[in-house]
Amino acid sequence: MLKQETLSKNQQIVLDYIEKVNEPIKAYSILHNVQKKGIKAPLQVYRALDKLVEIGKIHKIESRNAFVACKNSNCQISKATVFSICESCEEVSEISDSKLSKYLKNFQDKAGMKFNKYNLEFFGLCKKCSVK
Amino acid sequence: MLKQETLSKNQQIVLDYIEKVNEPIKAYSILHNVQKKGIKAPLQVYRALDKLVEIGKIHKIESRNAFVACKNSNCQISKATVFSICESCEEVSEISDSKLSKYLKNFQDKAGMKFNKYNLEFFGLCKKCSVK
DNA sequence: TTACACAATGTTATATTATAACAATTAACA
DNA sequence: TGTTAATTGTTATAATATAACATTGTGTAA
Repeated sequence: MLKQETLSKNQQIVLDYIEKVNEPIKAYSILHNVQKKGIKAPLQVYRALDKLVEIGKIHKIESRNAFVACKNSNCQISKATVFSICESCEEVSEISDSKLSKYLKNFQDKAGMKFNKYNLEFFGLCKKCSVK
Repeated sequence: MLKQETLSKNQQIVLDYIEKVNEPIKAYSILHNVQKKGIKAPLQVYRALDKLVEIGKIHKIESRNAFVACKNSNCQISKATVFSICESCEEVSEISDSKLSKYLKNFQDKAGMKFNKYNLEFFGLCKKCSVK
C-alpha cells in the first residue's frame, strides 16, 4: 500500500473540527462535538488524533493535553514544534522562527547527541493580558 | 509567615524518593513506593509534587507525565528546563547549556513577546540505543 | 500567650485523560 | 480475487489528576 494520501472518515471528521475551532482543544471536547457526525467513543477520537499528529496535520500541546491544527502549510516541522502559551488566558500560538528552528535543529548536547525532534513550550503573558 | 525554608513531612518523603530513584518517575509509582512512609492517597503525592515543582526541587517531564529531581544545585533554572529523551529506552537527562539557556531566555516572538518560562524536550536516540 | 492567618494534612469521592482487547469491516494492490 | 494492512466499532478499564471539606500544625503579631 502506498503511503496514505487521503484521510480516513474519522480522521477527516476530527481534523475538520480541530481546524474549525482554531485553538487548542482537548480530546473529550472533540468527542462531544463530533458525536453528531457518528463518532461515539474516545478511542475513535484518540486513534484519529494519533494519526493526525503522526502525519503532522495537528500538534499536541503537552503541557495542556490539548491538540491544535498545524498552521504551516507544508507541515514539515511537524516533529519540531514551538509554541507560546499565555498563562493567563491560555491562548496558544505556534511560533515559526527559522533562526530558532535552525538553532534547535543543530543543537547537540555535551555528549554530541543530536535530536531530530523537539517540542518547546514558552510561557508568559500575551499582549492583551499583560496590560490588564 | 516567612517564605518556606524547610519542606513539610510529605514533601520531604516524596522528594527523598524522587532523588533516590534518580530517573523520571510517575505519580502513582511514587505513591506505591511511599505508602510504607504513611502516605495513603494520590492527593497527598500530587500536593507534594506541586510544591516541589513550584520551588524548583523537581521538574515535570510533560510528554511523559513523569517527575524528576533537579540536578542544578541552585535550582535557579526551575522555570526554564531542557531535557533530552531517548525514544527507545526512555532515558531522560536534564540539559544545562548556558548558551542555549541564554538564547531561549532572550527569545522574543514576532510580536515582541518575551518569556520568563519555558520547557524544551528534545527527542532522539541515546548513545547506547543508537548503536543497537 | 493567645488568637489569627495560612499552610499542610487526611479522607472520600470523582473528574479527566488514555489505552487494552477483540471482532468486524474496508481499501489497496499483487 | 484473494491477501494484507489499515481502519472501524464496541465494551471495559487503566492511568492521571482534582474537588470538596474537615482537621491539624505553625509562624507571627497583638
